[in-house]
Amino acid sequence: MGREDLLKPERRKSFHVPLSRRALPLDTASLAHYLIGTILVRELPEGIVSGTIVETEAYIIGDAAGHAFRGMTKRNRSLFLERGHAYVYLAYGTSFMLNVSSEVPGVGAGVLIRALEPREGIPIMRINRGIERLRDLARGPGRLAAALRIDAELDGCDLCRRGPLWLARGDRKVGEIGQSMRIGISRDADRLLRFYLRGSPYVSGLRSLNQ
DNA sequence: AGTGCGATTGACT
DNA sequence: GTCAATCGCACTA
Repeated sequence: MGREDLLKPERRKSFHVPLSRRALPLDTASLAHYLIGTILVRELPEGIVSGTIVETEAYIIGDAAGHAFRGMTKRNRSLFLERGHAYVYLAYGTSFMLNVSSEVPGVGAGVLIRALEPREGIPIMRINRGIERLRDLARGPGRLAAALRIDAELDGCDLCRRGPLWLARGDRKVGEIGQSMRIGISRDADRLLRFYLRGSPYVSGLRSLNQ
């Protein structure tokens, strides 16, 4: 390790600590709350891209709005993996969405990652997104997937181990976490299963849902 | 085989 | 504020 690395710990790959699977709450809604303030790390050939998770949604067991509601299919099988695995799917034929599987093996449920506060690799994110504005780089589930170049190839990967995509412990105090209805769904829409960092400009959704 | 509909986004009136 | 893009899946026949 060079002197540069010692002086700038944030540039070291080893700076971030993967989340321990044992530490992940076993309940989907609890996991959605827990993930606020943790760090999503993407390893690309050009370098590390990462962001602090500021918004999530829980799709709990038996949820009529969840993709696992009608049982396992080719697309949603990753939702049934042990908690801490990636479920990536294409929404509207245009945007990839990243979920974290959330229950015991064989039970389908997950947490949708909806927004990040950009952290490392911001120039790479700007190229991936084709825009400049920092606030919009990863504000929205499809946008964050594009910023981190997340696609179906990452479906099923273990997010509790270093690799192409993984989750790391947050290193700052997490602010107040708000709760609201989930965005963009019709069934079971009234349940308060969306979690967000109150006051963060990097959170998506209507202003009325962010108070 | 055909139809309808999304856990969205970006462009446009 | 409206709306099209574009694809996988559920559902019907």
